[in-house]
Amino acid sequence: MRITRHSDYALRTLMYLALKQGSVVTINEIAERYGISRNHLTKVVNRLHQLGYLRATRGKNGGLTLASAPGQISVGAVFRDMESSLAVVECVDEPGACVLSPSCRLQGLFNQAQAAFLAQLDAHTLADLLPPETGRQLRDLLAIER
Amino acid sequence: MRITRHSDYALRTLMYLALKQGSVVTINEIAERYGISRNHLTKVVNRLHQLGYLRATRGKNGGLTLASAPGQISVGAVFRDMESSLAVVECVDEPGACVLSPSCRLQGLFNQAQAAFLAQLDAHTLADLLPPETGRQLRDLLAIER
DNA sequence: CTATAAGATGCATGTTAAATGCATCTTTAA
DNA sequence: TTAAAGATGCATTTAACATGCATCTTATAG
Repeated sequence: MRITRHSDYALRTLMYLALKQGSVVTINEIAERYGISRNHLTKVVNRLHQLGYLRATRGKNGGLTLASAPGQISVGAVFRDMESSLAVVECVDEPGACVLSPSCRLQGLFNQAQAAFLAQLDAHTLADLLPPETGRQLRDLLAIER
Repeated sequence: MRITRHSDYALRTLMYLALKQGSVVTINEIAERYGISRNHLTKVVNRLHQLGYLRATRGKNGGLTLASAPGQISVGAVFRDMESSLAVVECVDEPGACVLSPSCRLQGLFNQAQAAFLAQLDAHTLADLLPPETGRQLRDLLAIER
């Protein structure tokens, strides 16, 4: 039971931007601080841009900024947008994957469980992840001076 | 966001046994009816046996039976036992995977969401998945005569 | 007592999605 | 016009998962 790094990197990127609100941040900076692949992060950022979560400026002195206030960005929304497939089990997506499908209650149960998972994420915004004291600690960990 | 086939096969196997309570069922039969790999299923069955969910008899006329009543078998318990890793994100397992870990609230949120997921599964037993009418339909789909 | 049918087990291989790397293009400002 | 930034497409690697194969063990029928 694992989610992809897309969602993880996406949320961490948005957190980084939120921690540095007011400045423009480059992909290189984020990749370095987190110690992750620049290439992969580029794609995640790109997708976040297309989805409208952040603003990206090309060229010299370019970089990224949050497109909305942290309190307006739902963790659940980001997750749904970034996770490639939301199907917990194969049979939910692919008709014919299991003979039981037409009457299977297990599918329904998995869907219910997933809904409960998403409901928790939906109940929180970026801002909830970054209360003042936590924000200070995270800036220290990321060596962000303000 | 996907779970492994271990859990899926395990639950489907237990459902099959529950639908055929009173008879002994072979791995071959289950694999054929579901159209899945006999080898893989063998390993799943083996694990279910070790965990005490089913009884296995070797040799001629051998086979499998449920070890307890369907109402006693929790879907959540089977899931926890069969899923190889319960960590939703890498950073929950592996210390040092992310610099934020010491103060990260995202981890906590993912743990909460996972708990909500598991709570749904915990609230149901095999018996809930197989009420009488559903049982009849599933037996038809599996070509189980009684 | 032996043939056969069942589960058990370990090792090897295949498969697939995810992650990463590389090269190149586009945009923008100094 | 050059350098710094994001954008994009293709190739490659990786790792988890799934599957296959061979062999062993156990038990029962005859």
